[in-house]
Amino acid sequence: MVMTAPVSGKADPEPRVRLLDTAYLLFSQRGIRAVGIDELIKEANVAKATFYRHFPSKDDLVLAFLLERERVWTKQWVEAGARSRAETPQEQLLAIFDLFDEWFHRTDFEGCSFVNVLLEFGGRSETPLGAASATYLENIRSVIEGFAAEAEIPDPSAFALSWHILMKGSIVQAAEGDLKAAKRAQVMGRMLIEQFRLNG
Amino acid sequence: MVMTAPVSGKADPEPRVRLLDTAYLLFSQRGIRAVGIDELIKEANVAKATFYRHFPSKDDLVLAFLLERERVWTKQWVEAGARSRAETPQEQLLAIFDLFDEWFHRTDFEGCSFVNVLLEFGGRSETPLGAASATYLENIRSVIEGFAAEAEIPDPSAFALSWHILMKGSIVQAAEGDLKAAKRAQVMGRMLIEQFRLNG
DNA sequence: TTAGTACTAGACAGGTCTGTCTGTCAAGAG
DNA sequence: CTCTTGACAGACAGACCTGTCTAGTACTAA
Repeated sequence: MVMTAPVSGKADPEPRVRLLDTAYLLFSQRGIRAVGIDELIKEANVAKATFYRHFPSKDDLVLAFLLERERVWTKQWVEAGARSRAETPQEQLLAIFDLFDEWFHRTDFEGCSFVNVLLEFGGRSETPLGAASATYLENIRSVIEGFAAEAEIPDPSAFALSWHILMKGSIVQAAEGDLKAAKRAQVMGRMLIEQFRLNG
Repeated sequence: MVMTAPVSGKADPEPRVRLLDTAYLLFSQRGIRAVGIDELIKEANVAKATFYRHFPSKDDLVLAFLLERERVWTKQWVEAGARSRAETPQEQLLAIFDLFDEWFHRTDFEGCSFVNVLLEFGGRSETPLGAASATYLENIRSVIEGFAAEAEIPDPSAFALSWHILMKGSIVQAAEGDLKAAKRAQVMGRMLIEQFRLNG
């Protein structure tokens, strides 16, 4: 699984990399507020002063984590993964839910960090972290919109908004324990594609 | 709007009621961890000792809040609201997204407290609060399943699981600012009903 | 050798959180 | 009138959090 931020194969990378890798693991699994600086630097084997040399505050580390999450999750895992799993853009869209299906069955399934952070910090993007999360969610929609445009689905922007409802809904439901949530969303995704093609 | 926990019309109700009302407002709007005991008792005009007389711990107040949320939101607002808005069970199902549409347009839209608490406390129901939230989400599905059974939709249980994906997905998307999320989900809901009727 | 740099270890300050405790007050019961 | 009950106000303990600071260590380069 490519989702656990490899970044470097060296035995003992730079402190900044160790911090970011540790942040990725802890934040994505347990949320932001639940992970303190002390635990983080201990896990990363980094002194506190070193941490604050590389990141002015905890929030800056969270922002770096979200950026990394986009690189690893959105781009590498979802976008590239879907592209490599199917031939046509339409099949690639549907392959997202094949990826999700495997993801939901993992014991370390951690949910969508962007949704988690957004909801952890006030719902509507009031804080910098909420705003950043909302932006990264928008970027996910852009990826979907790209697939939809390639598939020549009418109104790719509106399509992506509906499609994203299926993605996030299935992720939240998987967090409740519904292991078939991806398959259910995939069925609805097929219907959505068909409906857009007919009524476009 | 019936969603803001009236409970009593008296000018100065009992401390326990004031606490629960205040908890409802603060917890649903800002989450659990973001609201401290001190703020809560100050807002409710209740002494700290009085608070701990009525609730052994903060978690117990949160559990009471979740129970109240089910009474006010799930049963009064969603279930009774949908039932009163349409004649047939199928139309009542779709009316849920009419309710959501109005809800999403409110300036004090607060999202689904059960999802919020579930994600705030570790995703999978490890903690008591996460477990309780998951249970209340299950109860929402039971309500949907009831509507579906009345509408004679085949396999109401599976139907409710898919339908719930649409509900939660649209709520999360509304938290990002998509005011049309309910309408999008409603369209998909129509397709889902049709598909279940055909393939049942 | 000496200076500079980046790291480690950990004490510390200042704040916040939950939960406990002391003491006061008001109202009703006997 | 006294005693009990429940609520009030708020200090306090102990834990935890973020962020600063001191002190010592290893490495590199002039």
